[in-house]
Amino acid sequence: MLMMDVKGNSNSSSSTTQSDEEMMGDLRRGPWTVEEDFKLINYIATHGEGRWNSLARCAGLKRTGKSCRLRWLNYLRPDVRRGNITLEEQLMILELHSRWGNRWSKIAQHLPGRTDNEIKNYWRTRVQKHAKQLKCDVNSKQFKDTMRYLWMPRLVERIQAAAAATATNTSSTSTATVSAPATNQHSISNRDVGTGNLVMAPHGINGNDFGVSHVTQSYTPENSSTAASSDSFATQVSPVSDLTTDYYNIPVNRNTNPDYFQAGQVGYSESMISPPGFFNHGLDFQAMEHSSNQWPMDSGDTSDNMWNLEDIWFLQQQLNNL
DNA sequence: AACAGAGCCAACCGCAAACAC
DNA sequence: GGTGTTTGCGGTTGGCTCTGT
Repeated sequence: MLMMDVKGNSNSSSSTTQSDEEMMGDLRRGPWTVEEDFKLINYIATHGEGRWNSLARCAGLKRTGKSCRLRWLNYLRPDVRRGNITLEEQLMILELHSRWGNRWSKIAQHLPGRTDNEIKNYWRTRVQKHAKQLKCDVNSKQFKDTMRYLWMPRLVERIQAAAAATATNTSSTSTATVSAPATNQHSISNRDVGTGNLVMAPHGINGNDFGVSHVTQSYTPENSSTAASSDSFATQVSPVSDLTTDYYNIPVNRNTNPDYFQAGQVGYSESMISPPGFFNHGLDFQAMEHSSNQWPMDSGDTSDNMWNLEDIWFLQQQLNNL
């Protein structure tokens, strides 16, 4: 589906700088059209990115430089990765957020193809939702502990389970079916599936329309993380990852530099062990979660079904006891 | 079928740091 | 060093889609 209408295009932005308005005159705002995307992509392909205000003017776009930059970085860039946040990415986000807080751009640097905006949205919509369900503040120690000692280990388990399932499946087949997200309203088919090269045509213009429901591609480790349509493996897990190993055996990252964190290099073995008495009020959480029959591994769920109502009730009791 | 509410995400806003002159 | 401009970041919002009634 293409969103061709542009609303509220003549209001000058209060945050737009004076120079912006002087340069731009009648500015467009709101959703980008296919034509605008096309102009921006082609201009950057020819002249490169940067100098966004002059870029916007020279490309014939009635947009602010900021708007062009944002559109490029968050949407049109060839290496932008779209679709569901994978389990590994969720784990990475939780871990990095626990280190750095709302430093979205910094977190995004460790998640190739993901934008700060996307991670921020993920955090606000998914993680904060869980905090709300637990009736605690997302920045509270209780919630942070819950993430660290319950949510993250659970993610690790799911990753391990999915990796084991993948290993079993790939021993008999090497083809994966990829579902594109239904909400990919207006995307640009900006990569050639075979080559990964930039394709200079907005989504819906050329024939490689990956916004449609299903794409089947040959699945190899080489293309698993970069191909345009690899973005939405439902509950996908990359075939090769340090996280697929037993996390209790992963060497602990002892580097004290808070900035030290390499993608795929995670040491959870100590950080995820519950402090004494944290969840030992006579309940076996692991037994409970296994008996509650959640986490359908191939249901397309990512995090929303992480906890069922019993889990939430239980967690609330635990939090109240702290 | 129609409506309401929730969820989601692209885009905007305001600010500050970095940069250019 | 001062000033204006550009860039980048994090917070917020508006509107579309989905889901339940």
